[in-house]
Amino acid sequence: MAFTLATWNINSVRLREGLVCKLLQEEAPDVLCLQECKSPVEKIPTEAFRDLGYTHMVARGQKGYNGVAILSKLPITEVGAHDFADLGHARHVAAQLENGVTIHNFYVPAGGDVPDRAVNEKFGQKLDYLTQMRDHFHAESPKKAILVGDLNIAPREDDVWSHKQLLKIVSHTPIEVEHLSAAMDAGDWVDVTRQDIPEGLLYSWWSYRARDWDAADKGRRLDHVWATSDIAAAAHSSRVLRAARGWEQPSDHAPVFASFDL
DNA sequence: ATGTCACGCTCCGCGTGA
Repeated sequence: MAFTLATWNINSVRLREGLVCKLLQEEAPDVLCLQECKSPVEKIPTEAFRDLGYTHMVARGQKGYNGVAILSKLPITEVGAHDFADLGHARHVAAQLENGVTIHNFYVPAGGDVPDRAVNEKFGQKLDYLTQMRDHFHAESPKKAILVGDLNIAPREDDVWSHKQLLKIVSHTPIEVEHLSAAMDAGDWVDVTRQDIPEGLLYSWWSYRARDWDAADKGRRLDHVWATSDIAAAAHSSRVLRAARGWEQPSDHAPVFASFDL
């Protein structure tokens, strides 16, 4: 069975219902994982998505912040949600396809501005969240699984516009990269995007604050697609839909795609 | 380094989070 999957931090699914529909119509992934829905589950505009063939959804939501949803043309069943670091936030949901593949959709905490847990509680929460992800995957040993989402970390030097200038900026500090790598190793996860696109600068997020995000191109690769090593070789055709960052009233993130032949 | 967004709440701006 072959399928295509996309992950997109939408920064309000209600405000950008039209952009979600545009993506579904023009790109037609079988599965779309959304983060930062900023909506209770019952207020997600599912009808428009259903009309486009996305008749299945699993989601976790809360008012105003966070929130994750998996929209699918293929039948899915929910297989749980975790509240790592006990934040009381809707940052993860998991679904299973009929072929037995599990899809984890994550929105890892951003971590605040100061990369020091002694003075910034949010940074500590981000590190703790990643540590609990690591411990969970160490205990679970996931198989036939895909993990996507806004992980709020750009791990590689070529995942940011300036490695040197971002070393002390939250999202690219060595301690965050270490924590992310530990979670990755614990679940035997493979970075599918970088398996497909091993070389060169690659971003999925550009700040709203830039005068001209496209010209400045000061991006970061915060959005990821991983797969467990047993299915990673089935992945192909990874890409970032950079054009979506230029759509009208856009999200500050662009969708990231991968396809699997299983 | 603090430029832009989106949210909820209480009002029609402000604080918070990113």
